[in-house]
Order: sequence, then structure tokens, then C-alpha cells
Amino acid sequence: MSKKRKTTLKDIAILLDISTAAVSKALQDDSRISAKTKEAVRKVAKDLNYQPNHLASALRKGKSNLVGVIVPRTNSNFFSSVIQNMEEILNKNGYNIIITQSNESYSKECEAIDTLLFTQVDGIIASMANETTDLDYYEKIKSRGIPLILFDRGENDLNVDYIGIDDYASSHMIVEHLIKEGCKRIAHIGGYKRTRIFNNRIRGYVDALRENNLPLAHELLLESSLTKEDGRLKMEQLLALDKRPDAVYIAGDYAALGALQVLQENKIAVPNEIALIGFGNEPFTAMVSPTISSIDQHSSEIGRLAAQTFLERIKMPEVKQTLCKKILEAKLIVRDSSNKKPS
Amino acid sequence: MSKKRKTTLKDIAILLDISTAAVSKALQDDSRISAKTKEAVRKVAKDLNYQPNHLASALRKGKSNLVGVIVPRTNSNFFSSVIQNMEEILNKNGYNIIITQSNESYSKECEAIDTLLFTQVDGIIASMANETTDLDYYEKIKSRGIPLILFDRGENDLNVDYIGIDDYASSHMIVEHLIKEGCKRIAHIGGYKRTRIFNNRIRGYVDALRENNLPLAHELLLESSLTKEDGRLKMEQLLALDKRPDAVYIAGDYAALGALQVLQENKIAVPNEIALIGFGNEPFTAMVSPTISSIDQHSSEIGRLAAQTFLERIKMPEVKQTLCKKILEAKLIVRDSSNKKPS
DNA sequence: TATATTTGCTTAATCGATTAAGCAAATATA
DNA sequence: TATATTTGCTTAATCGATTAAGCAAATATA
Repeated sequence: MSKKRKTTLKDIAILLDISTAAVSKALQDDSRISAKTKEAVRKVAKDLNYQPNHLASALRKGKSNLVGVIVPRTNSNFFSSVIQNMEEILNKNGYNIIITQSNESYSKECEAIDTLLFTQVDGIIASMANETTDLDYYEKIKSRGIPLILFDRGENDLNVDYIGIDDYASSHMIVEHLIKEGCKRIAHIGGYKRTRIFNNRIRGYVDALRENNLPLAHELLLESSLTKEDGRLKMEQLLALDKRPDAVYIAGDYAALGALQVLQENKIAVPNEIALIGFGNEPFTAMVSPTISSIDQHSSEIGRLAAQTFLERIKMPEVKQTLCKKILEAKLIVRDSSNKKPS
Repeated sequence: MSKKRKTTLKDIAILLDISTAAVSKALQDDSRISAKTKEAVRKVAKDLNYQPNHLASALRKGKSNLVGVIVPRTNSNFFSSVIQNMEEILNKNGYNIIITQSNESYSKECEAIDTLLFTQVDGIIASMANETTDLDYYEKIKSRGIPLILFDRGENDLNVDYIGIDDYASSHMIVEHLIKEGCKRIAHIGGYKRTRIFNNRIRGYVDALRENNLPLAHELLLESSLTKEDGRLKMEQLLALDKRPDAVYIAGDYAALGALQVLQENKIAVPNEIALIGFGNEPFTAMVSPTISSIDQHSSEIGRLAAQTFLERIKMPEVKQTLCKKILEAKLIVRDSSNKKPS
């Protein structure tokens, strides 16, 4: 079973006794090729099972029709849903995607960028790793002159297109909801302050408390990596306080799950003793008991918009357009963990 | 801010007044190039920020150093963990991966295969969609002469390398465990019989019952798509029986979760009235309450082995080696849902 | 009928990197 | 000193597809 050499344009050309240029044009439906030749070429192409060599055409045309995607991880519903929707639109427009994971690590993110640039992608759509503070590598993408679009985790300093939800308003909405439920001592386990989205969530929390004349206690505002494990630790820290909170808003669902487990282990009634709200609307928030209130980030919409933004950039690269920042309104999903009076 | 033209070998060659061939060899550390020249080339390459054009070298060398990966979805812990471990090994060996999702759909799987072949990947590592029964598209990969390695969801008929766990033995182990817990009427919500792994699980279930002289009731053996929703439906079906089961073994964790919810809605004590076991050890099985017993499939190991198998195939493609089938022993994780006497 | 335009192709260059073949100079060996 | 070998490069072809330029034949227009 010897390896079949792949059919090339040349094979078709020889068989039909015409030039490869004619074959190439025939397959592209060029108006200067006769219908008769086109038909003959298409028939032979099919018979020989001709598949164009992507590398060759990409090299010649200077574009690969590949889009690189960088996410912290794929095994979260948010990211996989974003990717799925992004892929659908890009596929329809002739682009394929290459997915890479940073695992929240800066060095892996740099490797991912190198890999993608090396593969000659036509653009990169990314959500930054938690660890990332140095933007040099992202500048590298920009200096290559290909579109860079960020979603969810972005940075203003980079000056690139961005799609995300309104973190400030979402945070504000959560706190208002908790206040309506009668909570007076609301804690926040937030993400890293240096990350823009988490900083916005913290600001929303602080402002909402202030506007409602609730005291802002520094011991109730904690900074976390937002892993499930760290959620546990931070919750234990809150329970050790002299004056415990009566509500905890956690900037990530995984950490919220860890916190919930600690509450249950300590036989604390949720939501009546302490109410709980997460962020991200991961599917498990609706699976655990009690179900966890959370914020839905419109992952499908984000994926679609990111793809569309890329396509627009590709269409008119020469224009120094104004930046495209798309901020969606998020949706609060109230579940058992913060609903004191079930309807 | 005009687009910087990318640095090529030619730029370096002109600057140093040598041939591009010499530059290429210098960068490859060819023994026939003097140390002096090598150093000069490396310096200029660095100064000009030279990045080799992957398309050109791939075209010339006839290999892309890309490996295509097809999975039903990425947002399951099993698949994302397999991918992560696979990627690590492949990266170390100079390969990058392109991830595609079939979403359990046959037509999307075909598209994925076309995309990957089009991108000139050097091999494909895949786990088949639930829907897939027609193997023509996989034959297409084989006829291209590049390695094809399947994991988890494979097919004997394809005659390709395969990595997976021993589904028959795992199933057997589950049933034995339930019997030890005192269960006598054990139901099985299985996957599609036509899929090899699910068929093996069914066989393991049937044989274990027979060996233990337990009756095999056809109404206790159901075929399911194993989604959460279908898990609910099949559980309701089991509850509607005159003689309910005292244990349910479900061939997928998502379906097991759906089943658990139905049991809870019907105030049925788990595990005492009905014990429950899933399959796959998805993280949420340890998050819900009660925690769900399940089978761990050694995802990291599967990922590593798949990558290694690919690398071996690439190293010696001419040898018509015997097929490599690696079957791992899986591990039963006993949790609350099947543990009647907590230690 | 004479000129202009269109049609349907071919020729040759190109995208960038790689590599077989080969040549001159330097060095080693007899 | 004469020949053989090694060193350090160059030349030119190549991977496949694409495309600008151009040419001859066919057709349209004046």
C-alpha cells in the first residue's frame, strides 16, 4: 500500500494538455476560460480527487485563511461556547480556526502567540491569561500587522478591538439584587485587581454599596485567583470574622462553588444565613444544590461579534479605523442561593 | 503605521552578501557552515526579528508539523484533559495542534476532516462523534497516507491505532460493586449499541449480572443519547416500572446527573433506595450532592499515549507495523451515590 | 474590407525556504 | 611536491498554486 502521491494542478494540466495556469483559473471560475475547458478541468479534478495544496496557495497569496484563538482554557462552558459560535461564522467565510490554550499561564500564552504567528494566521482572537500583565507579546502581534481582537479578558492599554460584557454594571446589578433581598453586610471575593474586568467588578461593588449607604468594610473585600480551591480559602477567611457577612458575591463560578461547599460543611443556611452569587453562569451553577445565582455573559453573542469584528478588519485593513469596543449588557440569573423568598 | 514587510532569508543574505542557501544552512546549524558565518547570520536574524515562514518551509519539506485533533466537544473535562496532555508532548517534539469540534454531528465531523486535510496536517488524532456510523471519511484520511489515531470512541473496522480504556471490564467492575453494596435489581442506561465502547459496556453489564446469577430484565436495559436531558427521561421511564430497580448504572456522567435530579425531585433516597453510578468522572460528579460514583478514564494517560503513538508512526511510516491498540484499566471512584455504608 | 476588441489561452515570474550538486580554496596525507 | 580530502560556500532546482503580461485567433465594429 504505497503512499499515493497527491494530485496537483500539473497532473490535471498534463492530462488535458493545457497549462497549469489555465487549470488554476478554470477552478476559480475565471471569466476568461471557456465553459468547455472549465467543465473538462472540473471533471478531471474530481476523477483524480484533486485537493488544492493549502500551503502553496497560502504562500503565494500571502494569506492562510486561518485565525488563531487563544483562551485560558477550553473546558469552561463560557470559552467553549464562545469558540463554537466564533467558529461557525468564520467557517462560513472561508476561515478555519486554530485553538490554543494558555492555561492561565503567561509563558504558555507567549508560546501560543509564537505558534500562531509561526503558522501564519491571518489574525488572532484572544482572551488573556490571568497571569498576564506584560503586554509585549501582544504588541508583537500588532506589529505583525494582522488584526488582534480581544474578548472578555482585555486591556485598555493595548488599544485593540474588544468584545465583552459590562462588568461594572453587572456587579452593580448583583449588589442591588442582594440589597433587595435584605442583605446588609455584603462581601466580595473578587479577581485580581490588576485585571481590568475584575477591577471593574470591584468598582461596581464599591459604588453600589456607597449609593445605598451601606458601609464598605475592607475585610469584606478579598482578592482571589478565583479557582475553586481559593474560593474555599477565602470563604473560610470570611467565616472567621467577628462580624460575618450576610451575603457573598464571588467574581467567578468555580470559586463560588468552593465557597458554597465551605458554607455547607459549616451548616450555614444558604441563602437565609448567607446569600451567595457567582459570575459566569457555568452549567454546574444550575446543577448543585442549592443552585447558584450567577451572571450570564452571552457567550454566543461574544463569539459571533468577535468573529464579525475580525472579518471587518480583514476587509479593510488599510483604513485606520476607530477602535471597535463592543460592551454587552449581561443578565443576572437569580437562583436559590440568593432567593430568600421563593415564589 | 505601514505594515512592516516580514524579514525573509533573502534580506539576511543581501545584508551579509552571501547566498540564501548559506543563511538557511547557518540557521539550521549545518556543519558545512563556518562558525563565523553562523554567528553573523544569527545576529542579523535577531536584529531584523526574522521569523521563518512556516508555509514556505512546510511546502518545500512536504510536512507541516501540524497535527489535527477532532473531538466531539471541548467543554468536557475528559476531552480537554486529553488534549492538554497530548499537546504537551507534541509541542515538545516540534508539532503544533489544530483542534476541531464535531459537536457529535457526522456532517460537522466530515467538515472537520476536510479542513484538517486541507490544512495539510501531518496526522489526525480523533474521537468519533456519536452520530458517526459511516466510515468513508475516515478512510479518506487513511488513503491520504497520514497517520490516523483514534481514542475513546473508535471503530474496529477502521483498522487503525487506538487508545482507550477497557470498557467491558469497567462495566463489569461497576456491577460487581453494586452487587457488593447489596443491590439486586440493577438497571443500565447505556449509550448507543452501535458504538463500540457503549456496546462493550453493555456486554460487561450483562455478563456481570449473569455471572452473579442475577436476572437480566430487558426493561432495565435502556439505550440513550446520554445527554443530561435524556438521562432524565430514561430515569423517569425506570421509575414508572412496576418493579423499580434498586440501582442504576448510567454510561455517561451528564445523563447520570439528569437521572439524579429526577430521583431527588421524586424524593427517592440515594443511594439507599436507589444507588447511582455514572461514567467518565467529570468534575461535577464530585460537586453535586450526593456526589456521584463514576469511572475515571485516565484522560491524561490517553492524551500522552495518543501523542506518542502518532510520533512513532511518523518516525517509521514505511513500516507496515502491526496495529497499536492500547487498552488502559480504568478506575472506579466510589462516592456517596453508591456507598450505602459510609466509612 | 480594415481596424478594434474580446476570448482563451500560454509564458514566465513569484511567494520563501530548502537541498542536491558542484566548485574553489584550504588543509591533510603520501 | 603531488594528490586527496575537507571546508565553506554558491548555483540552480524545487515544493504547488497564482497571476501579471502577452499573444494569436475569433469576433465585433466602423
